[in-house]
Amino acid sequence: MTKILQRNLYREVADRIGDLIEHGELAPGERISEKQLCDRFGVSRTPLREALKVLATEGLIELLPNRGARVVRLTLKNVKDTYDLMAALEGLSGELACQHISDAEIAAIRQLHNTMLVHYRNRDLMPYFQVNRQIHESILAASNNDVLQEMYSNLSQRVKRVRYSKQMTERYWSQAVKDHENMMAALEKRDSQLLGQILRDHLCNKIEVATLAGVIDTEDDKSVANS
Amino acid sequence: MTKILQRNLYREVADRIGDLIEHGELAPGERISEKQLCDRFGVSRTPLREALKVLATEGLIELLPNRGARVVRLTLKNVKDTYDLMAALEGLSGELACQHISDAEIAAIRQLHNTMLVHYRNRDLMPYFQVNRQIHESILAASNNDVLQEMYSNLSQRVKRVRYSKQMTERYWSQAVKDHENMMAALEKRDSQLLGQILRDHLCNKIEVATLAGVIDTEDDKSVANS
DNA sequence: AAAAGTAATTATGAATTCAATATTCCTTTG
DNA sequence: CAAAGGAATATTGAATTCATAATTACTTTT
Repeated sequence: MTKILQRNLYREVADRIGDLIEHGELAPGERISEKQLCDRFGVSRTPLREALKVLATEGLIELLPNRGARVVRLTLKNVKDTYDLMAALEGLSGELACQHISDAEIAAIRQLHNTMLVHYRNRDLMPYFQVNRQIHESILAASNNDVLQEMYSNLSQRVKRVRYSKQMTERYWSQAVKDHENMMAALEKRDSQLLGQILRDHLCNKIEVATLAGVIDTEDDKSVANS
Repeated sequence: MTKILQRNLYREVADRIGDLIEHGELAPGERISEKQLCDRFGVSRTPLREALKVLATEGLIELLPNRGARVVRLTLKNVKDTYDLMAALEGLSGELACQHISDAEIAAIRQLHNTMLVHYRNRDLMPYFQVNRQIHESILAASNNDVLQEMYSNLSQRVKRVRYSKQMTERYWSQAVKDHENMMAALEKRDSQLLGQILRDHLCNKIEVATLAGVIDTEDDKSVANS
């Protein structure tokens, strides 16, 4: 375990704890022990506690007065709510992108799109998802709206640990690719309204929610055995 | 000045500092002195610094390594970006509200709407804005999406200190009222798509941005004399 | 033996202390 | 007199210490 010795310690610690949560080393509902994390990162309680406060406002953990912190348990509703929001933000990013994007940026996205199609034809799931993500990120960047990007990235962070890409059925996959064909067309026409609509309806998110339905606990607030 | 002696001290302090920023007692770009605020609130630096970290992640202040914190200077672009985002969120809140709202809730909003019309006919600007806000908040609540409400409230907080309602021209005002008529109709038909569209396009926000064009500084990052 | 109450331990909340960085003010030099 | 350098001061970053609340373990009682 590499000790931390960087400045802006609290932010570094927060990111590291975020990673632990994302990778499941800190389980949902698990009690977070300050002392344990202090030892692990080699920092004192002051920056660690600052990190906990920040993570709480970012929605990754929750603070229980006088009883420490624990990892937020994602409920199905919570994830659904978050994805609805992300879809709306993607829609906005599409609208704005059409208004700001340069020919060169469109060309770059077209490149990514073509690459993605190759991965689709080869049924290479992971590369497909990676390029897919790059496309959405490019559109988000082209929106030229910093606040939007910040919010999206926060929401994305919250649900990262339950994002699955495995159980993609052939039917959903082909539909997603069709969506992307329409997206490219709308983008190249710079049809703001249309691209916004497509992205809002893009079923990518809905697939994931459907997939998750079986995975996440429906309970809201039961406490759980800790480490 | 009432001293603070409550539990969850950092959150209380953060709220209080937020109030100071909102009311302009801490000016945009102004350097925030830890010691000064500690004395003012009667707390030690530990909870105060936790509060600063939280306010930074909430976007109200920015942290400069080894150089303390200062109040975020809102640029016109920043406010525009935020309002674009808020419009998208309002649109989503409308869509979702149509899917979840009860007859009783619709009736309550209709009540508010009628009250608002009275204030409009009497040209009572402040009461008009207050009821107007209540209507939008009711729709947001009816969306039944906690994450959405949290995000919206954060964005709202960020731009609160520059929200003006004064320079409302007759022409814009009548248009806003027409928008609200259409909103009520869409809501009572539970026409999700339509209400979403209306709310996204509702020019309320755009008016405010236009109004602000002259008020906010265009400079991005110049430092400013401190207290 | 089970439950309740109490002491001991542990963890959290907040203040203080120590260290490092930045700022201010004064001196010195061209 | 202006500019540069350096000491003194003030401010921030982080660790430690102190206080208080919660948890655990143990004892006592029924």
